Amino acid sequence: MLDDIATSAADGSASGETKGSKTAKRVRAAALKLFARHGYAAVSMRQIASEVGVQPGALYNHFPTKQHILKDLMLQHMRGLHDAWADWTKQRADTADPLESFVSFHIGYHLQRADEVFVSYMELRNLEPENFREIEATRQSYEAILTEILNTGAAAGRYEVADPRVATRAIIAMLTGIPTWYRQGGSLTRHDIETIYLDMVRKSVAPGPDQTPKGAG
Amino acid sequence: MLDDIATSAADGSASGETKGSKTAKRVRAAALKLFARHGYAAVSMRQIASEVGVQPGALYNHFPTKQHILKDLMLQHMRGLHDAWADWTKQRADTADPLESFVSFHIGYHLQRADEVFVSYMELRNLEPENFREIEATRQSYEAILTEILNTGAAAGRYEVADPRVATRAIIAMLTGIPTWYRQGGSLTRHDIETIYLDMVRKSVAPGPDQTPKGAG
Amino acid sequence: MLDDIATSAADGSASGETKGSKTAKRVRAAALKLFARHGYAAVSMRQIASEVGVQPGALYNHFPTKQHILKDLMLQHMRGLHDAWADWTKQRADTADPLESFVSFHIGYHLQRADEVFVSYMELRNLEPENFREIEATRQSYEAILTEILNTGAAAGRYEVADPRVATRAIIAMLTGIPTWYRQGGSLTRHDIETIYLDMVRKSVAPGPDQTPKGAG
Amino acid sequence: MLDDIATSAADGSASGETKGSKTAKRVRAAALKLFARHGYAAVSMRQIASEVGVQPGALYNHFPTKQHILKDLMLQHMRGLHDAWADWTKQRADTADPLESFVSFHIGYHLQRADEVFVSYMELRNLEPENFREIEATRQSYEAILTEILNTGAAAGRYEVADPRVATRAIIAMLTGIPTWYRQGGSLTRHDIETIYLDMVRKSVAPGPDQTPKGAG
DNA sequence: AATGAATGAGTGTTCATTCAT
DNA sequence: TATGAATGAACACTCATTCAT
Repeated sequence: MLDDIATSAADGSASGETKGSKTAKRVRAAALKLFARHGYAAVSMRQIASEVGVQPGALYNHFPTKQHILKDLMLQHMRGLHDAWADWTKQRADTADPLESFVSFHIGYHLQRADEVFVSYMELRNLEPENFREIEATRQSYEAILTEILNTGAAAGRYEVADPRVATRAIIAMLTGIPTWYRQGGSLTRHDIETIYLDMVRKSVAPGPDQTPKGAG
Repeated sequence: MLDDIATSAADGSASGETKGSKTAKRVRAAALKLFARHGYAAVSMRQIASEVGVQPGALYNHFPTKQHILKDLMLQHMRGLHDAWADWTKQRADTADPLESFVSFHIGYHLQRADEVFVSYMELRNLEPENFREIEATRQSYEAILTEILNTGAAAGRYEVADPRVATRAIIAMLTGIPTWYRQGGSLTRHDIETIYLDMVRKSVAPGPDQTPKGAG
Repeated sequence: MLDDIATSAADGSASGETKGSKTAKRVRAAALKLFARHGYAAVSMRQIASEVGVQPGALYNHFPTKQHILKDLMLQHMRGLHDAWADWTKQRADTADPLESFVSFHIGYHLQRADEVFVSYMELRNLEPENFREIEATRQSYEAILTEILNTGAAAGRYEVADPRVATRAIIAMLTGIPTWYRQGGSLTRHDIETIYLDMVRKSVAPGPDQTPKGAG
Repeated sequence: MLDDIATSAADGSASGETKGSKTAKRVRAAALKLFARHGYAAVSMRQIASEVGVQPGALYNHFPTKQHILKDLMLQHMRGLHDAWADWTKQRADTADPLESFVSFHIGYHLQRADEVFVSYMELRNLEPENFREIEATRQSYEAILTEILNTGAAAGRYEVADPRVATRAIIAMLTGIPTWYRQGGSLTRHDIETIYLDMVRKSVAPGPDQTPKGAG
């Protein structure tokens, strides 16, 4: 269920759009790895160049500034996320519960992109204002998917949420935290993780049989 | 309920302090603010000094290195958290539900320390190994409080959690994310936030009426 | 006799050099001059850069640290000394007295390299331990040449020295002190210097006809 | 013969003149040791203060600047040298050979003051011009003693030196080099050293049986 | 005399970036 | 495209020195 989420965008060597030279790809890969481990501000162009196996000046044949590399990584991640969600919904249009579907998708996609996720959430403050606005817009439009699911479901009585936007943030925060501690090869498989979180999310927005008992509250 | 959490230790601008160096405190305050906004690596000692209104060299009368400032901030935050929890439980020993108590405390404490929380979660990777170990130990001992609550409650049939340590992480992530988006003066009061999250957390670990489902649950 | 000692390696401003970085050589020249005048510790990279006519950062394209510049200078000096001695002995294999030959060579070579000599003897303590060991080894192997000459000559009855290693140090100290006070254009020519010192050294290790009269001492 | 050279000036605790406070003496001792090991420019006031066991600011109660400490050390050394020479000649007015007497004295005095000697010869270039002139004058007046001995002895036919001032420098350099390599507890006693160097010096200025040679000498 | 805190300048080194080759 | 060398600004940190206490 998880494993059929596309990996294509990551290395980019397969798809039709070349997305820049071979070196540009290796720069992206090196920067992603280094930004994720040490943070954007703590990584120098020299380190990236060294990881790529090239002199610092060569990087500027592919990205005009360090900031462009960061923006490029985050934009590609957000676009990949949107595209993957579009694919996912296309392939399983009629799945029973849309919340379950979203959570499955989100966990699956994010567990395979720990570095991208980490960078995208940690380095927002290092984006220059204009870049921030652009990335933030795509991030919000992704979160809006979940908000819409919650809204629709709540209207239908399937879920009970006091504030769908707050609930969205709570759920996203919960799910996005996974890659910060989950390590492959531990006692829990990705499927275990998915099951546990799916259960918690589902219950967290479930119509309360006892809690906040509506009428008698 | 939220507002009675102590603020004294944080800014320390109060009266009873020894006499001499208020500067150290102002350095801590400036660094906290700047680290939270721009990140440890992106903040220079010059910026901190300038914010304090002092020459850069003067910082070194109070902290031997930049790294020491970071460690000091994080250690003080974690200790404050533990101490505040100890106070909290002392004052309300017999509260009905310990999970509810913990969540109330956590939200209340963290909403008043957005910067400390942000720095403590974002800058872990910028701690030198030995400092990291020290901070991480206190962080884990804090999370263990929640794990223990879940464990005990699950044994008593009050909660239903597949894996208390995973549930701990999920809940902590959810709650800790609040200060990243919550802004005072918005449409939601702190009390609203507390109510919403309390409800979601409670339900997320509630014995499942539907999940693991039906008759055989 | 003195003037035929090669000067080629020292300034290297000659023609046959590869092409690109003449800068490294100019850095060496500037550092040598400044270290000799003010001492390694008292000279800043900024001063060197300024003397070269370049920004401080540019120095690091040629030498990874200030310490490397010092080591490079000293190593090059010691190697040049060894090589020049090898050349010298090749060209005058059958000279009557080897002590005389050594002293002539030593004075001649050192008078042309006052700065190198000064730095090499003054800055030993500013070498990091590993560099010190390396330089010290070459220095000792140079002094061993003189010790061997004294040993052989003493065995043949040509000289009389109580302890050849102590005599070596005495002679080297005497000769090496010359560039600290000798200034070209004064009343003494290099040839005068050579004659005077040659005489003193020769006598200092001469078989004593009257002094320490052996049996009657 | 060596050991009766006065040690009084070094610690200064015995003699009538107090030469400043107890702390001032400890500052001098600390600075001497550190300057000798690492060089004036490489030693900070903080290091000296730390060695003394005091805060940096306290040093300025005893010496107005770092440069004053250096000058003080060198001046005291040179004065001690002159005074000790005066004592020495007073006590042994009629000794047979004045050159032998001078060499004995010089070796004996310098072997007991390795640090002072080292600093006095190495740090001349770190003296500010006026201080340099002052120290240099006393140094030259000390060397003049030897020059005078050589002059007188040459006139009497006891020695044969081409240029007494050059010979002075050669001899002083030879002797002054001793403390750079001599270590107590090695295979050679101070008496051995004295004997060896005395012999070499004596011969180096002896009327030449071979040099300036033969009949026409 | 000594401290603790500060200054203002300076340290060696690294930074993102540029550019002739 | 890539290199090697350079720039100009900045980095964390240290310096000698001052001064109120």
